[in-house]
Amino acid sequence: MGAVKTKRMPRAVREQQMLDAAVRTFGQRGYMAASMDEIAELAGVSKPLVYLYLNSKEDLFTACIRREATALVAAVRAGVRTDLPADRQLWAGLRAFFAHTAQHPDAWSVLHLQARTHGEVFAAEVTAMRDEIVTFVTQLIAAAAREAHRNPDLPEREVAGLAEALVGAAESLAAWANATEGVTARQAATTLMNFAWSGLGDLMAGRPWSPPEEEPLTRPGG
Amino acid sequence: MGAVKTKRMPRAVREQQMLDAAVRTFGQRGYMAASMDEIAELAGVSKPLVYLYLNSKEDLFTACIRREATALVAAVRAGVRTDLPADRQLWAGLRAFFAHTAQHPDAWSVLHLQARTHGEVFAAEVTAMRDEIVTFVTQLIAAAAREAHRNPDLPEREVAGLAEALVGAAESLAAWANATEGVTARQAATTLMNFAWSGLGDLMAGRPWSPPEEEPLTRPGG
Amino acid sequence: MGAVKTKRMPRAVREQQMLDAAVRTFGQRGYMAASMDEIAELAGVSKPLVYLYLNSKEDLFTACIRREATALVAAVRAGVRTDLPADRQLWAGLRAFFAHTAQHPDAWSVLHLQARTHGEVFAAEVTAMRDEIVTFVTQLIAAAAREAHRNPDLPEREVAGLAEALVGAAESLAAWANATEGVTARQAATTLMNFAWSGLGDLMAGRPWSPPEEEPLTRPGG
Amino acid sequence: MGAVKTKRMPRAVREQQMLDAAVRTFGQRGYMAASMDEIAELAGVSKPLVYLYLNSKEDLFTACIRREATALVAAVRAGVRTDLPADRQLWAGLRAFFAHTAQHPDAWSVLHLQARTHGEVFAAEVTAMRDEIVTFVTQLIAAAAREAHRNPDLPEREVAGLAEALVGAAESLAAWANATEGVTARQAATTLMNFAWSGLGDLMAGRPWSPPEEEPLTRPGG
DNA sequence: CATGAATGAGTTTTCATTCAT
DNA sequence: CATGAATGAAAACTCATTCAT
Repeated sequence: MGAVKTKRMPRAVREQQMLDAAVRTFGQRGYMAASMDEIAELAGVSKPLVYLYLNSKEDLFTACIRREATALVAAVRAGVRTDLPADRQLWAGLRAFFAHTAQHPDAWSVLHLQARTHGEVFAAEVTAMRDEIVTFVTQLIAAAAREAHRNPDLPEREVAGLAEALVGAAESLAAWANATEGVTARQAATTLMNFAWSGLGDLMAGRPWSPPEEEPLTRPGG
Repeated sequence: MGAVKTKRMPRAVREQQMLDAAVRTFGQRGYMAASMDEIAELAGVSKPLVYLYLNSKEDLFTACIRREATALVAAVRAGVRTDLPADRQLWAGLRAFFAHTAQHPDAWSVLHLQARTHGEVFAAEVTAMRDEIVTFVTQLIAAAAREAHRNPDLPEREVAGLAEALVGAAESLAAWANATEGVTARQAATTLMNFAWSGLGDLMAGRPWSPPEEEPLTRPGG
Repeated sequence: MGAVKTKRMPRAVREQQMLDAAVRTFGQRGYMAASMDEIAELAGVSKPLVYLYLNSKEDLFTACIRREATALVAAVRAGVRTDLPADRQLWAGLRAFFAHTAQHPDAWSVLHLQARTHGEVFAAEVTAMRDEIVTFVTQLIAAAAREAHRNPDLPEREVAGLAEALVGAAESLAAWANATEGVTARQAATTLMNFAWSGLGDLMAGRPWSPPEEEPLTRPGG
Repeated sequence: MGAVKTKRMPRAVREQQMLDAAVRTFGQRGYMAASMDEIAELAGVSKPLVYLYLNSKEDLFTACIRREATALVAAVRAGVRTDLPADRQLWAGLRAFFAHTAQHPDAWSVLHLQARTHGEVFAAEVTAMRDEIVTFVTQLIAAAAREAHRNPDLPEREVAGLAEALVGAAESLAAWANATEGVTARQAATTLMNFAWSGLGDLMAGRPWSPPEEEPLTRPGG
């Protein structure tokens, strides 16, 4: 009886709505400039409810970081098939990475900019995810070195540095692709593959890395 | 250890002290979390004096960005000798870059993180500097391509993307080197040269780029 | 004697309490010397609540001016019966005016002094109200002139000047009556009627204007 | 020897320059909004000198009030010839008053608005001057009453009220004349004489007060 | 559950005022 | 005298956070 005004939604759903609103607000305004008022309003709920579910601004931000970090890693993982050769795996991972960051710019802003800029606690949160990716790339490089039978024992730290450089370049290109009119995720991935795999030296000598035949990023039903 | 309470300094000196304190505070706390109170105290002056000389928090931050951007570009420029071949120039520039960022971590935090995260006005300020560096690298790559006589007309956007990737990788490695125990500026530069010049493919094949004979970064009497 | 710390009042009520406190503080300290802290304390609420409801010091002041201007005009209107001859109407209006200003000295200070002294925006707010009264008086004078059949076409500007003088004299007398021990609203009104209607010349000649039979300013049940 | 930069001016002269600047600034910005910095700059001296000569902002403001009050009273006195009949004296006084306020709007703002709006101390200062004028007018009215042989003993308080009303009307008209395009001091004086001397009743009946033959306000040669 | 009412603690900013040279 | 250097104190305003209903 009486008009149903607020839909009673299950807690999990409400929480996701709040996180959606928070990611958007944090991504656009920045962590400190984002106000809990604005987030609550954008989520369509009252402020005390946000506190009831998410505890505090810090916790809310942490929750955002975790959700988006998990999503990004999942997207990259989903794009990679571990039975392929190393360069193919890298190519697939990069395509997935650029596609995801292009489709979720606010999330990317949260992970890449905001989380790194507002306290070690948050930075550590992203670092955890980033390390996962760096580790993946590190293994990829090490595997490739073994496959090549030529350079089986690159020093570990050297490999770590290379992975770091590669991931850093990818992150930077993601921002560049988002900001530059007409640069697609695929182009960004190609550029980076060329750069990373062939190196400037080979490029200068006219030996670019060439992308494989087109294959869809996400398969139907998959 | 705190600032010695020196009184009655000429304005120019006091301003530098304030900028020192501001860079440190902004770099560590972040732009928004840094309070003018803290900056003034660290500078060893009263808040009104900070306002008298630097006008506002925004202006103070802008002044920090400008000073540190100028210093960084100057450091890189000073490290490069334009009469060398492209890879040597790049190598020198990278060494200077990593050395400077390692010696001024707060300044690097201000330029790389804080300025990019708190408003387009500030971001534009760094972008101006970054563009200078990207342009420099772009010209370097184009020059190298011409020298190689093989790939004289890489598409312009492609070159821009490569430069972007290289600079992004460098920025990322700077943070990594700062954070990783025992990684020197020289090592970071070497890793990046390998990665960028030879590429992973060549590295795998046992064809790394090899740094030239040691030469001091800053020469005595220079 | 201080405000009873009543909690959880509906917004409309709290707003009136805040306006009460603000009028009193602005009236006594002046616009600039009045601090939001003091107003909030006098209202028995915290400062943030004042800002939540009234937005800013300027908006708060404007709200005060509007409320008190409306109240004053309403009081004067309520005292006038438009079916009486001009001098009777004027007499009634003056009595209502002096009665109201005597009962609300802080409000009168806000309207007469503070609002005129702190920016054109505020001044315009009072001017709107004052113009209403001046217009009313102007019409009264014009009507009286027509009734008298003798001076039907006093130049418009002349009439405006006369109305201005009359209103100015009234405003001035209000302050005088408030400040002078033992001067009632009725006496002030009588003095001004004598002055304005008969003029000094007639007064000197022993021809004062005589007030009508006593009639209550506000009728019981009204 | 050496360039003469600052003219050594006698203290009295410097003080007047400061007061000039202060009156202008206080008159235009208002007491609180006027900053000592601005006043010092407008006066062309350093701030400490202002403090050396005038002690504090309050003292400076008081000095302004005193100087301008004295000047206004002197101007009115200079315009009146005590050997004339009462209405002629009044007429002369009003003309002098309107002329002075029109020529010194900032001073008038200080006396009429600012001084009354920022604390009893300042208000008292103007009140002293105002009382002088009110007393003068009171005596004029009393004298006129005696001259008329008809109403020799108007009650003292009544006369005080009339004087108050007259002065209040004059003050109000001064502001009106300053603000209204094309209203001269002379017209303002005429309007007020009509209003005050003949009264609305007489005016309605076509019996205005008529100004005497033109006579210059300030005679050549002083 | 959901919310309107309420606040403690802090922020940037400004100003009158004073020394030391 | 004259001034550049310097500050204590307070102002307006904001925000994350919590009750009482």
